[in-house]
Amino acid sequence: MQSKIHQLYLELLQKHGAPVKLWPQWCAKKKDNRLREIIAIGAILTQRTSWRNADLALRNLKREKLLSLEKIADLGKPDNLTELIRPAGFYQTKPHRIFDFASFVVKEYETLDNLMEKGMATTREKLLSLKGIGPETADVILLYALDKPSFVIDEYTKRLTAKRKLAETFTYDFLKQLFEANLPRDVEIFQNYHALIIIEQRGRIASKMEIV
DNA sequence: ACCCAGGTGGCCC
DNA sequence: GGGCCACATGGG
Repeated sequence: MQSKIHQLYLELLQKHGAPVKLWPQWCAKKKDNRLREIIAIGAILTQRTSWRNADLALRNLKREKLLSLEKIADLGKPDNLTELIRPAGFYQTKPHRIFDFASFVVKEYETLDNLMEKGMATTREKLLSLKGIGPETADVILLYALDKPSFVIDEYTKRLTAKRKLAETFTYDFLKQLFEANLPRDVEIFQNYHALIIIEQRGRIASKMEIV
C-alpha cells in the first residue's frame, strides 16, 4: 500500500508521461561544475520572476563572461552586475544575493563540485544562512545543482496538496517532510515529481535552457 | 490598466 | 508560528 503522496506521483506520471524536468537539457546531460553554477545562479535569478526574464539576465552574464562563481566573486563588489541582472527584476537585491553566494562558495569551497562532498543537511543550513537564499532556493540548488535528494516545495506544491486534501497545514517544512517521508530518497524521483506538479498545475514548464 | 511569474526578508501581532 | 508587504521587470 503506497502512501497518498506516492500514489499522486504515480498518477501524475501516468497522466503526463515522462516529465520534462526543470532545467531540462541541463539535467539530461552529464553535469559539470560550470553547469552546476549556472543552475544555482539561475535559481536566484528566477525568484518570483518569469523564466523569460531570468534568462535575459543569464544571457547578459554569459555575454560578459560572468557565468561563473569565481568570475563573479573576482569582481569584488556587485555593482557591475546590476545592469546585467536588471531584466530579472529586483535589481537592488539580486546582484547582492548572487555576489554574496558566489563569494561564499569560492571562499569556503572554491567550487560547487567541492561543496557536493559535504553533508546535505549542513550544506542546506549554510545556504539558508545567506541572505537571499530561502528554503525553496536552497532546495533547488541542492536538488538540481548538487544532485542531493532535497524535496523542493513551491506554490504549486502547496496548491496541489491543498486541492487534493493531502495535508492540514501548508508550511514549507511540514510539506517538505511529508513528501520526503513518503517517497524513496531519490534525486530522479524528487526532480520528476517537482516538474510533474508544475505541469499538473500550470500546464507546462517554462524554461528552455538554451543558454549553455 | 491591470495581473502574473520556479521567493525572500522584515516587520507586526 | 503565521499574516502582510515591498521589492522590479517584461509579457499577456
